[in-house]
Amino acid sequence: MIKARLKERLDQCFVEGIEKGFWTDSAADLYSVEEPKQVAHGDFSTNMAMIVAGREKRKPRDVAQQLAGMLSLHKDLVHKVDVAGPGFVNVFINKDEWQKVLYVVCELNENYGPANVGNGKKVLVEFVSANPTGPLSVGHGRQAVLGDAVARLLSETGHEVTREYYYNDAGRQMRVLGESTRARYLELLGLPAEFPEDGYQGRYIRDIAHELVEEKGDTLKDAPDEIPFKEKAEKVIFDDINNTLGRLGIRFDNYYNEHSLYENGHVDEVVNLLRERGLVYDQDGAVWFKTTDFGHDKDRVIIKSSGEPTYRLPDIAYHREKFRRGYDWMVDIFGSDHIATVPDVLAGIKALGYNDEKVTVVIHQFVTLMRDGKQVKMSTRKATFVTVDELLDEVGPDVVRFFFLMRRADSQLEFDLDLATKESQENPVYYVQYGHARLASIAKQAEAKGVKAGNLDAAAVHLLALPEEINMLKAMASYPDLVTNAALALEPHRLIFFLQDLAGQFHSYYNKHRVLSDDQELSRARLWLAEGLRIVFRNGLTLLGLTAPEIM
RNA sequence: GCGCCAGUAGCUCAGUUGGAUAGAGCAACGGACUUCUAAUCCGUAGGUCGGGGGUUCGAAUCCUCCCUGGCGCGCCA
Repeated sequence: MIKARLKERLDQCFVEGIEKGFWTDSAADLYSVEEPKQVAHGDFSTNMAMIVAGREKRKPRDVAQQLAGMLSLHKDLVHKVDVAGPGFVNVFINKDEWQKVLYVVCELNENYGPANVGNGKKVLVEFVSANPTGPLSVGHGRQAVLGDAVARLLSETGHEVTREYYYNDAGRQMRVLGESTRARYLELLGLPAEFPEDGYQGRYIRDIAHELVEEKGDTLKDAPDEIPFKEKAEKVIFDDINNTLGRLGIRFDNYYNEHSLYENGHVDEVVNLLRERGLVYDQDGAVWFKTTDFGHDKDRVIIKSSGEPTYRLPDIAYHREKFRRGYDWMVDIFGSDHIATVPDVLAGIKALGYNDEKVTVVIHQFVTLMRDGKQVKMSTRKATFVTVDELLDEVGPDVVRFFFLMRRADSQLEFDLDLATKESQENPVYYVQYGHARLASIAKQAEAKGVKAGNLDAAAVHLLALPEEINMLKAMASYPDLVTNAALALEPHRLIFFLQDLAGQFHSYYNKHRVLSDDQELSRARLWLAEGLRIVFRNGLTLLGLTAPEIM
């Protein structure tokens, strides 16, 4: 908020400079306000002088002097202005501006957070979208948590968010699932069974078969097809997936069945529309989509010669429906193994006359699981995968969520089970949560001692003048912008890093200075600071779906 | 062979979209509990930002060419 205010003043100075004939408007909108890494460089700095100088062939430091002269007159906000380096103008903000941040935080309390940049924009966030062929594995876990955090961030910034899970219970995968279950069922009955070559070998299939035996006895042994087995397996597995998601605190608003796109004729419509536009042709008995018209290296089959569509066609139809359902922004969270589908879907959307810029695809890289210092190789078909449920059993939802959010989606995520399962101080999630718990504890301690914080007033706030205190206030001040930017960039990890940093500042402060002391006025002031910090920790943690414990 | 993503301290990773002397955690070493919670803190050490070239006032960040790893490149999803 202070940064925005400074930017306004800077804009004023820029205009003033034009009026005074210092420079022209050639640098308009090109300069920026930054937060320097070094304290000596002030609270903020601007590169305006260098931009102006570059465009008008002048000496940057001369321009900087002119700017500094004007900016330093804004004494209500600015304490000091320096010209430094190649032409930076460094700005030191009045200390009490930082102190006043505490009013805002404490007053807004749970509402202290990002701006309403969404303005009611309707956003569809699609994620997980795993077909019900098995329990959620670690890879799905990352996607589930990432998608949920993105949805939470968007929601918090004033977007109207729908969380959607897209699935297909009619394809070949599901047939194999049914056949795998049937084979296990027959085995349990002691009957000859042929397990499909590419069947699902996980233990859960046996468990489902076992349930079937208990419920139906041997009445299904002569079933004409795998359908009753498929249906049972699908139901059990979907329940299991939803249970896992529930444990992670994730709820979907909508489950979208691919099959409905056929029933409603949307798939056929898409083919017809593309055909009308001459973007589809028949060859070798198959129907092809002319993706080369969109710059791709080759055309793609959308209906096989068998008459069955490939996955691309319903995917395109599905995204068309997203547009037709009136969403302003569609966010897809995909694993990197689905990257090939993205250009095809976008081409399809464009071909149908929709603006593909309204679709943002977040591709997350894979999770590498480390156990006993070695990488665990995983495969859904074979029994060699670690489920999200197993992780949750071992470390609980907070650690799972935190670990999955610690990294940029772009980078591969190493999930160290040895570390995550260790309930020790090495776990960064405890570090942050402990900060909150300590703050809560201070409040309780104050109450027990009869120390009253009283009203938050100027007298109290001015006592918060230590560099550590000002720095924490600065961090608190930057929280709303940070969350806003994290939301718009779809990057929850920024908030994780913010919280870790703030926790570091606070723990350090805690060890050096006492909140509650013999000095009543100072205690009062610091109690308010503690309250502000607690609010920011709590808001940040809950925004990411993490708990903010009072006691640890 | 082609496309996407990555390569930053011993390890795992940030780096505000081009800013000033590149940061954190873990691991290592040495310290701090009669005090609001030691799940904490303080100190030390650690770097050719994969490599070469280019763009400009200025590059970890942008363009280009190589190297390495991951994921794809199907009438599988």
